[in-house]
Amino acid sequence: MLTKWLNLTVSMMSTEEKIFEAAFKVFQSKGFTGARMQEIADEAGINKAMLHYFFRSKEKLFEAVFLNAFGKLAPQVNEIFNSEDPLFEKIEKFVHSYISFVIDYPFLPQFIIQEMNNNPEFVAKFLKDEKRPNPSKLLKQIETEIGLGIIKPISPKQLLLDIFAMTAFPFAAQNLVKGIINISNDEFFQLMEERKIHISEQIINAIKK
Amino acid sequence: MLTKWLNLTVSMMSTEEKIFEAAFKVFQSKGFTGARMQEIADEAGINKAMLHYFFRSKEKLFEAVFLNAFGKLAPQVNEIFNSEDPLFEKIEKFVHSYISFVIDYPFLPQFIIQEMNNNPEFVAKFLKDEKRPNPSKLLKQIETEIGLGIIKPISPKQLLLDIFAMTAFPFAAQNLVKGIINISNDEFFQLMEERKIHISEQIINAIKK
DNA sequence: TCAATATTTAATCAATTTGTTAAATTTTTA
DNA sequence: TAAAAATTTAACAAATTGATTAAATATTGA
Repeated sequence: MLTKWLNLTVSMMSTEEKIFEAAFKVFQSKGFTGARMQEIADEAGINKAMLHYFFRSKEKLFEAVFLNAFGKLAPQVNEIFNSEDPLFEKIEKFVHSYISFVIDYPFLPQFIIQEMNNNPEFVAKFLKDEKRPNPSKLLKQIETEIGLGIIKPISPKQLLLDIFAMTAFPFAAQNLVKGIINISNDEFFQLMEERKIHISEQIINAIKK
Repeated sequence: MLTKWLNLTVSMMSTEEKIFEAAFKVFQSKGFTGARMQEIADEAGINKAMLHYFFRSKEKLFEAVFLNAFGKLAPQVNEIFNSEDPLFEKIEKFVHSYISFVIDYPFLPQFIIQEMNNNPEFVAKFLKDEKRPNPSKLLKQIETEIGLGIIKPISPKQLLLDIFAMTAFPFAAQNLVKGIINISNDEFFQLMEERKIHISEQIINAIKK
């Protein structure tokens, strides 16, 4: 987004950009059904009619925001998953890159998961997209490395789930986590920083021979 | 709930029970803002006015459903966390019990996490409840077992997060998971069955000395 | 410049949705 | 049994909310 590049202030953004960023913010915290067009307009500091002028409808605006959000994550996941690196290195790179990214967009995981569950018709739409996360190469690699005796026999899908779960869950369940283990926002992000190393260690310890 | 005890059919449930179960169902799949009072009434097979007759408002109805949902999970988590079992046994019991339970209520984790994020004011309300998940004893136990040389040095909070993440994430992100690793609903539940053993193995392998 | 085009606003519409009410029906109980 | 209480219904009120419109203002290009 242009504003990220040039660090522009709100006043220099185009109205369309202001709407988009406001919508991103509101949709993330309220979800599609919870979000209000008026709140997005207020957040953007413009008249509500502008939302429809630029994006036609709430659905269209949401779609733009959601696909953009998902499009931020998927490519870098794929780049790592489809590289020629050995498995352990891929795990380290994925965890590090995912957590670094999501620390900047802390509500993105929950947003994606939530809308994925509430609007299942949406799922189909971009699972066809070639940018979608595609773990098939990684799954084969896991089998190969088992065959080579590098790692213990293990279900590749379970391992993939482990990796996603360990990295994404704390962000997705952010408020629950903070409440249950009783930590502040700062402590949470400190914990997530540490987690970049922790997760790789845990998983590699568990599967290495 | 009475219907669980006696396995009664819908027609034998009291109206209040019918409403409650219908609300549980609709709130889970649509979330608070997405749920419609009319849809709950239809699902329960009663007149919409009954919802207000028994529960006054959508908020009250939701609160009843949400606290009940959370109340299903928390006590058994606490029972395991606060027992006198050694750590490895606790991990095995927790994972097994949590997954078994959640297989019967597959949308409960996503529901709780979602409403926790969307209605933060709700969080406070039952984090005071003595029934809330309280991991303090478990956290101390982890430190103790590290001191005794049973497990490797590790951050207790990270380990706790690992356990929650590995068990809860696949359910919370159900539709995303199914889409990305490309499996059917049946295959998903098969995978979750296998996961009861897999998770304990992974975690224990990672931390045992 | 000035006409054409794009942007913006305020007011309002139309549909949806939560909530109410008064009357009818059923159930309870004295 | 019959009065009292609880339950249920249909109709409607009130509020919310996504969307439209027509007019005003600003911008652009010939």
